[in-house]
Amino acid sequence: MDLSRTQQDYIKVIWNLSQLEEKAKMKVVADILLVKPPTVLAMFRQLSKLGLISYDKREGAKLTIAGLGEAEQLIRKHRLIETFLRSVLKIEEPLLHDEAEKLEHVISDQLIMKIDEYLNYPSTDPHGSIIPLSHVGDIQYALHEVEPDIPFKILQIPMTGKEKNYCIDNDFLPGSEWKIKNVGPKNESFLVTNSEVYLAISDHLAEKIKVTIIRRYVND
Amino acid sequence: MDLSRTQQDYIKVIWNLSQLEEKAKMKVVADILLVKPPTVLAMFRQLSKLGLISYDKREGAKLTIAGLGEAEQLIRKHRLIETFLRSVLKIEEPLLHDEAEKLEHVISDQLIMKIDEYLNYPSTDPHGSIIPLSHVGDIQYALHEVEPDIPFKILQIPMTGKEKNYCIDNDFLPGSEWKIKNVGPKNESFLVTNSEVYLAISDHLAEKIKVTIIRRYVND
DNA sequence: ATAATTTATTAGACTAATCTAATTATTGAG
DNA sequence: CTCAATAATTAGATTAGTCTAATAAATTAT
Repeated sequence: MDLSRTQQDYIKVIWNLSQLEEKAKMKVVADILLVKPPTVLAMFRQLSKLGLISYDKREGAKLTIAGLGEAEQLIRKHRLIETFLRSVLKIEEPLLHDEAEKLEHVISDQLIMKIDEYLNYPSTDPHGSIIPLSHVGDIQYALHEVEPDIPFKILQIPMTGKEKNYCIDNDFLPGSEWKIKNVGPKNESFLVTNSEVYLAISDHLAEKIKVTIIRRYVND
Repeated sequence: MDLSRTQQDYIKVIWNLSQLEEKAKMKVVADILLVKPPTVLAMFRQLSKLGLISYDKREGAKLTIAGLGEAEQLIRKHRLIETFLRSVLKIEEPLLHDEAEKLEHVISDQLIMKIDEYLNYPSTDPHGSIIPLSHVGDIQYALHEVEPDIPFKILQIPMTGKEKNYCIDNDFLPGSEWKIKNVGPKNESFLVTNSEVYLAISDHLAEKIKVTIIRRYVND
């Protein structure tokens, strides 16, 4: 998804608040981004329409799985950039954070890959925070090709037809993680689970679902 | 001066065309920036108001001395960034140019100084083009403190009062380069020249004009 | 439980950068 | 020189992100 700089800023603030276990209420977000509440409301609605957050007056804004994916890519960029600026140029706070904040919006996936490579794929940033993994460039499989019990992350589902609601209702969506528990006779169906629910996926649908095998951190 | 990203883009295009000895006509600029002529016209007017360009239908847009100063700072950033990305990350064209193009708009003067330092103050970029010097952080003098025959660059003139037109008419403006030719009796006036014209500046005014001594390239 | 305070929402407006469609100027080819 | 082609300009509209002022809803303190 291609988000504007502003949209990215809101996604990041909501993510940051969620890390602090704080609700992303309008006033809070408005104060952080130095804008007024009506502005935040407009953006919350925009992001809801894009399926990146859900918003409720009481609960504040919450990232959906898709929104979380976007946030993680931004955080990944931010932390890699900080790591890079620190290790090469010895930049210190607060400049370090401020520059990363601006750079993360303009540095391409391609350049981030080079930086990641240069740094030898660090797992933490200068503050010790974990750098989320990228799924850009990961090997993609169709769901039916994955072995049972191997955890995978959904990258893409053809969201057409009657299966759509079934998928949405069960959070079987891009960004979410599942594994195959059982393969039906003649490979005609796949029983998958996210450790909360079990779903049966037809071979027909399974062939169209793009998935990536989850690389996990060593200490997982 | 704090220019928007878009304003910076226009300034750079006009600068680039001037390097190619081409007139920055509206259609040309529109084609380069992938916008329509009315958009360019609007921006030309805006930049004229800011004193960064002069625009004439026949001649196209031309950078003023102030505009040239802005352009040079942008070019400086661009070329330092390219040098840095090339030397550290071994980035190649066309990625090199594209990333520099985006980064130059967001990287602060402070970070650019660090990059310059890291690279040991290079004078050319990976394509062999000269990297313009910065005047950020240069030692500032008041005009009356400068020794005769030492070339200096004007950084700031208090543009109030009746001297204003005198300065403008004679291109005695921020960004332009001059030297003191003669000091009047009792230091009450200074005869300055830019090798085109001679101007007399009162001690009164001279005290308020901020100036920096020009560091020149070694091969100057 | 009610009033006071705080937060959320609506309605309407602004700015920067862009567009299209129509008009006016300039250039250049015969 | 005149007309056709090209370029510049005007007028008016659009979009994203923001604002203020007014109103409605929710929370908190008494």
